[in-house]
Amino acid sequence: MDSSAPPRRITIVDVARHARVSTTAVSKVLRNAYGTSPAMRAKVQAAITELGYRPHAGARAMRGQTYTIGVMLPDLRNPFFPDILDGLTDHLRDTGYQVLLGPSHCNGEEAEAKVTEAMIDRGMDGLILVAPIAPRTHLEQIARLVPTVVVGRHGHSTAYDTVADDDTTGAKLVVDHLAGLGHRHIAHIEHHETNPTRLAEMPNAIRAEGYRAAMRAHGLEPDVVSTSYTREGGYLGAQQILTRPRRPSAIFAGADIVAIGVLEALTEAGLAVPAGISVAGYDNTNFAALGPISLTSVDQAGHHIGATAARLLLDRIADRTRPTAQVKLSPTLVVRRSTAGPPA
Amino acid sequence: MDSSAPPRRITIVDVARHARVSTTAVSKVLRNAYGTSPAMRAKVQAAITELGYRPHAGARAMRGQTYTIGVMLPDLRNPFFPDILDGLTDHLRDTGYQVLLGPSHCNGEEAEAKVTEAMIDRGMDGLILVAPIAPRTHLEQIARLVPTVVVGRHGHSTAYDTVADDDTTGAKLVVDHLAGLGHRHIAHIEHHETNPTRLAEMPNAIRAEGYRAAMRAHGLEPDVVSTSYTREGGYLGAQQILTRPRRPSAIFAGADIVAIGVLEALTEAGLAVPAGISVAGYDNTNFAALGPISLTSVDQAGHHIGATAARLLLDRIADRTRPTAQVKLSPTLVVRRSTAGPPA
DNA sequence: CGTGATGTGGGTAACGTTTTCTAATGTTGC
DNA sequence: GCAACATTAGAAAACGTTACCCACATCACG
Repeated sequence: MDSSAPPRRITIVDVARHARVSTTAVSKVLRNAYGTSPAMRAKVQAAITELGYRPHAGARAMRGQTYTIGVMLPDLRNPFFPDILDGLTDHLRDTGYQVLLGPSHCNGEEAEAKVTEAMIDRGMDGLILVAPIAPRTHLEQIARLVPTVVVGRHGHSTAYDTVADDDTTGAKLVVDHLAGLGHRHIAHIEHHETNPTRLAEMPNAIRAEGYRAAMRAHGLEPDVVSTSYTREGGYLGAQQILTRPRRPSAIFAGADIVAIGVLEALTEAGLAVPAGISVAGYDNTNFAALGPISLTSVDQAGHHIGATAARLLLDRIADRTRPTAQVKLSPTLVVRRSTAGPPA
Repeated sequence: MDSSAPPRRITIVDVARHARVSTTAVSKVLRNAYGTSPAMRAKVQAAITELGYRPHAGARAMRGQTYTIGVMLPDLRNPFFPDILDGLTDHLRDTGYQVLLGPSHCNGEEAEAKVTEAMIDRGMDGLILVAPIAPRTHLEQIARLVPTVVVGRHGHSTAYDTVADDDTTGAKLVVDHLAGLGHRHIAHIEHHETNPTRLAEMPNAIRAEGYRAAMRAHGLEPDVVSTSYTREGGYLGAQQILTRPRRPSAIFAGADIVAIGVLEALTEAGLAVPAGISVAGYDNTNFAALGPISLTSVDQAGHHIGATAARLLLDRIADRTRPTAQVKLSPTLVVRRSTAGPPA
């Protein structure tokens, strides 16, 4: 019945014939290229809408641009990333660029490489890599092939632009807040890292270092537990902290998702928050604001980060020789009900 | 210094020359096509790895497949969707297909259409649409152009396969649980829907209908409040319920995110959960398990849904004339601390 | 009235694959 | 020993678009 063969796609040739111009002319109109009169533009535009023509991205990929931007996200479960994505898409809304996401899924370096390769193979015009774990040389290699912006990773490169939160300041904000409330023993849960490059460039490592520096500035002794930036990491980290001979009066989790795991472990252990122990997170993800949770957290302005990344990428696509930029954005502390003075 | 022009891409011609065969031969080896001797396969494979060749997806899109599957997700913030995605990618891991995500971002029908069009324009071999809101005719139109699986939406089509949770059963599970605890007056908060097609196909409408049926089966009178599947919807819905002359002893929220809003309103009203009133949700999103929330909820087995969708899509890509399948998966109830017997 | 400069439009060759189609080999069946 | 058939390999024509030319007007300037 309805098993009619799919209709042949409308091509630029159909449009050209319908508008009685050359395919070159249509192509020029499509790309706002030089050499078209207003009259011709109107004719072509009319033909395009009348026929419902849409350019074939595959064919475009062979000669020019695909008007596609690839975004690599490491972990869809971390609610911070949608904030970045919102900023990105808001900024790219009316630019004619389409955003496609590559899920790397915490499967490590290999999965990440596969996704970036897939994006390059598909002729994407630009790449935004969020918190990539690949070695720096690999990132520079990618950036030489296609305009690239790296988000959420520190370190200067001449090949790609970067946008990151000032994690040192962020960690200091939390420590200052807790110390100001009277806490003397503040533990920190970090994402375990041994690779030397990443130790210098990844946000988790910078946050841990910022925490240590801030603690020492207050004359306090750092107490770091290494797990991972996941809910399980928070759960296990908190359990480990609870076995300490002297229990900390506050826990600074390196990410909100970690804080969630911490809260679970504390509830299980029968500890009230903040009466028995204070908890702070990082990222100010949307569930931090939820009534029953009400987590004190560091806000990274994810939306702003995403918008900045989009802007830098468009600039780089326009001019690949422009010197690279390193944008660092200042975080702010959002105090909620999960932090209070230490128990008497 | 490092400003060397990006090296020309390795093409199938390079591989052919290096292996001293024709480009046709290389293409055949790449696609496991008929007409290649083992000796030739070996030669070509060697040349491919030696040169580090990767096929150009754009060029492939012009003649054959792109080995890309597009997934449309409506809302990255709903923690239910990553579960589906995991199931998908697990199933597609070693098939040679690459998954790319299109963010539709709750921007409604128009944004959704833009994303699906973009995926079709990029020559994707198959589409997985998660909880699409487009009218049914539009979905069928898409499915005629490219193999498509629709996830999380009921309704039978001859053009696309569907995978969905049995929402009728899910709602019944909740009502049975609450009635079993002794509740007689159970209110339900639904996502308001007037569009007739969606009333018949969208999960929210089916859940509400399932609730009504289950209530009647227990000899109880349904009590439905229509707002939306958002936190605000839950908050407002609960406020509305609290003004009832006879206050319900339990609230069944159509989604976990709604239950969060309900909990906020109840906390404000000074009602204890579950001592004063019971609350149940739907989706078993990861924050339902959080200690401070501990929400009784219906689990949809997202991973299984995703894997099933992937399987159906691969089957359909292999044979587009195969009759369509409608898979319905059974949900389970996860009882937590937000539900208990009614107050005495 | 020549001479450039400028604006406007089109012809054509790529781009990197896959898909016929054809030719040249064996290989079988009688 | 010869037709019929399988197997293997390659040549060449698409696929839809853009980049690079070139051709033709028109116009300003001396």
